[in-house]
Amino acid sequence: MWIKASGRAAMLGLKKKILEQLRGAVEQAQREGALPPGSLPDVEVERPQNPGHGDLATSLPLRAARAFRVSPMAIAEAIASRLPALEELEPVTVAPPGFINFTLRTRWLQEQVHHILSQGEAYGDLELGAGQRVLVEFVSVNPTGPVHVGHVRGAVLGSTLARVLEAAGYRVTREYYVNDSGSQMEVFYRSVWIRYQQVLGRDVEMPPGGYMGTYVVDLAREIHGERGDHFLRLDETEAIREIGEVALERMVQAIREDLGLIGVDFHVWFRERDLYQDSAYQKAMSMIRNGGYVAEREGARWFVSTALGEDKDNVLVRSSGAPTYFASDIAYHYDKFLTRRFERAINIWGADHQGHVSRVKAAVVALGVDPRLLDVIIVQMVTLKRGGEVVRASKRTGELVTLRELVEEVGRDACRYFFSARSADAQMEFDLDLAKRESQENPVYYIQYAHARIAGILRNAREKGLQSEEGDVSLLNTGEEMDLIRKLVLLPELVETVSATLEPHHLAYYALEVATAFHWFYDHCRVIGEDPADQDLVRARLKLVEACRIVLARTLHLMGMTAPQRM
RNA sequence: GUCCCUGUAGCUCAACCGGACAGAGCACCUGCCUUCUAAGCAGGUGGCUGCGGGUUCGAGUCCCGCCAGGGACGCCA
Repeated sequence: MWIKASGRAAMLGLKKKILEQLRGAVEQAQREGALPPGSLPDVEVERPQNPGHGDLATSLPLRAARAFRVSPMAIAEAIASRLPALEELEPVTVAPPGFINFTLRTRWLQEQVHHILSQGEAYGDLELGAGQRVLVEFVSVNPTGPVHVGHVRGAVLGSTLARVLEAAGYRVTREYYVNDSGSQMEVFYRSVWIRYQQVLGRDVEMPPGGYMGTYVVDLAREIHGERGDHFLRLDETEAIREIGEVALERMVQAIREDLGLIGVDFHVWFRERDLYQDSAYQKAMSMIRNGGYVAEREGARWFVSTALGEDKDNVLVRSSGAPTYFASDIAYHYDKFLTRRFERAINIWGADHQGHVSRVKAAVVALGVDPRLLDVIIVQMVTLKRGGEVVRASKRTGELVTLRELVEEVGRDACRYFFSARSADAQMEFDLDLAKRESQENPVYYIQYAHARIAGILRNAREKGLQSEEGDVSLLNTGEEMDLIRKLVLLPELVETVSATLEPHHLAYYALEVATAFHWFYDHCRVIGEDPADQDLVRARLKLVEACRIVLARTLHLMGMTAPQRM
């Protein structure tokens, strides 16, 4: 019955139930005069880091001591003695200086194996998001060059987050914002045009600040290979426009393919130009103008962000008449919230965009949207290392380590693992040698190896014609088995935590913990034994192993990694 | 100069809303393969959480001040 009440995630349901009972016990104690009247601090149930303190604990008595003017231990006793017994839990205990500890019953933990098996690949799914529509916008690299290592971090973070939010019950749209207009694109188009002419033997110079990367030369050669000298026959303005179009589409296509190499894909490739064609730009501008946030001065049009608490105003339209990218961004957010009516939006930006966060939020306010609906995650820089040496990227020449090169060198899974294992707001080092080394010092293989080992056991069982349907989970009672189950039941909470904090790096640590618990189990508990008398235990352990496989595979898939059948 | 992020074991990083002895991986030392994969397991060494104050029953976590590293402060994106 409690399983039904708690829905898909039994563990989460249990936590909620304990919270309610704690509140009830306090009220009862107050009615009975064991505790003084007064309101409670926030009641929380947390996971003690020391296993000796049980599976769950609350520090409520410590928090309430001041308000109640009663010693924490006395409060703990008063509450604990009034908590109704739960079939999921051992009797609660009180521990100094004032904790109440809860320990899961063996019987309940054993049943969780069935719970996981019944959920299958959906284990970990929640209804937290209640179908809310969320836009996750990430990568959005300017289509002036290929994706390089600096962008990969945001790509991995965004796609992992999107997967987790989906698991948590949100309706997620993954979107790439293509900056296909603006002055940088003009420079790019001109760069391609110059290279194209050079391919045809014309003596022309690259413009100052032009895109010097060799990929531009390659691009020009490709275009020449397909279109010949077609563009030379046009007048220059027209030539730049036309060849620019071709180059743009090719770059977008290349970016799409490169991101595909690490399992990153998008529902929508949103074109900046559409903001102007669909009049989102005009609507957004008139909206903030009507709000009194626009001023004309020094020949330009400004967004008066100081009126919204910003340090300074920002230009919307240059004196040349060209809108800034900031103006596009306002129109883009108008489109996100007011045209497409997303209920929530998450932007993932690089550290170099950090200064834009507050002004975009100000703009959102000016559009009449609650800024809390917009989360901006800033991912810090990546330092690339090779055997302790920093690999310097030269932006001048455009010679950066590209995503493609990275994947070719270290592989997709290692790449995703290392980028998703770090919290976004810490700068990180990516050691190519470590990521690529397929040895025991690489956590990627440690985790995948656990999955492959399980797959091996299940294969073995199948070959021997062993069935687990009749397995009796109550036979699972060694320390290794219980520790493993204790890890497995955490997945739904993990999905909850990640979607609440928007910090997917917890997944990597969890995967490592599950793998550790499994390897430990594997070394101590043989699943398929020789002794025919032990067939009951074999069937029970097959169930546990399959549950573990489900959890590992799900966690790996949430991280966008593969779960290999053999290694 | 102003704003943002970071500073935790030799290295790379965790630590959920402030909680119980600060945890992993790698590196280093010692053991374990006639049994489902040793890409594994067990044990050991390793810490003034950058420094100094403060708040709190309790601080790696919150506040103030320093120091150090990175980023941002354009009519660039």
